[in-house]
Amino acid sequence: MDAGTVMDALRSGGMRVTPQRMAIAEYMASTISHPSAEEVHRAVRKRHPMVSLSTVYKTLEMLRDRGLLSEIDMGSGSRYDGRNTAHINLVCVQCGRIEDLEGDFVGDLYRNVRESSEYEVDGCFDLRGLCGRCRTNDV
Amino acid sequence: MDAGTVMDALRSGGMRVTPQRMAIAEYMASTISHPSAEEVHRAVRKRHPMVSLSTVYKTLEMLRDRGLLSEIDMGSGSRYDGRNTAHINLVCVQCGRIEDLEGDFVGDLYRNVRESSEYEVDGCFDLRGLCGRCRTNDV
DNA sequence: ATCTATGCAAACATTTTGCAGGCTG
DNA sequence: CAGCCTGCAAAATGTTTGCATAGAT
Repeated sequence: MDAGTVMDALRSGGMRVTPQRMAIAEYMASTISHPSAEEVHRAVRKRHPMVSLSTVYKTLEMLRDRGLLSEIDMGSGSRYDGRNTAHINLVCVQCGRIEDLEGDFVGDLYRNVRESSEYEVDGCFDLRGLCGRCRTNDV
Repeated sequence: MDAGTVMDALRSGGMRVTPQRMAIAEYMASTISHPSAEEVHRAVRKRHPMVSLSTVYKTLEMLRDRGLLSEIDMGSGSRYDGRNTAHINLVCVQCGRIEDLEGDFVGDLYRNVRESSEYEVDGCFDLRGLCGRCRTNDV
């Protein structure tokens, strides 16, 4: 995800480009983590104190609806993913960590899903389980 | 998902078998839909009026933690899936419908994920998109 | 100048929690 | 008959909404 590209996409979609939106897009482009709305808010506020949580929610929703990022629904609360390449999100049900998984098979996966259903799929696959760390420390 | 099997699993795990738990397990075994906690509560109450929503939540969580069902996180609220075979949940972001997708490739998918990550994955894949109906009526 | 986007606070929906009492094993 | 499970109500959480104002085009 590139912040400039996002802004261009907004402009050409008739949306307004505001400092708040730029700040949020820049942050989402800069991180490889999968932050919650609250985390986005905290991070963005460091440089731009005048951004409200409400605006963070509205902006993230807007970016998601335009396909510029995807939303990962956790047990409670969502996490946001600025990546736009096909991948799988491995969600640890214990510690909440989210890890990206790529591989040749992921592209095939999307193809298979499109061929065998009526759905127009986008975003990324979510799969829950136990991460390596929790698996070791725990069981 | 078979209610008897679930009860056996509980017993052998040191959990108590109560009428409430049986009712919930029976309902989850009987439906092919992906109900919310509220829907489970409503359905179970028809035959067993003495089941509280709180208990439904606690029981569904417990069954999920023991791998007897899986939880699908939607934008707001979760949905529960009594199936325990490998499959993909196609979630329509517009109408909320959830459709199961099976196919030869799904088994390979789990294998690929296990081989290329440290995660111990269970449950099912979630993938969001637009279902055929919403795609037609809408765009 | 227009009209969208913002920020605040209150509303909202869903889920979780604390506790007294009931029931399973 | 010990202690887990239940039901109730209240709290907590995360998200959305309404509205007046600021600000982008």
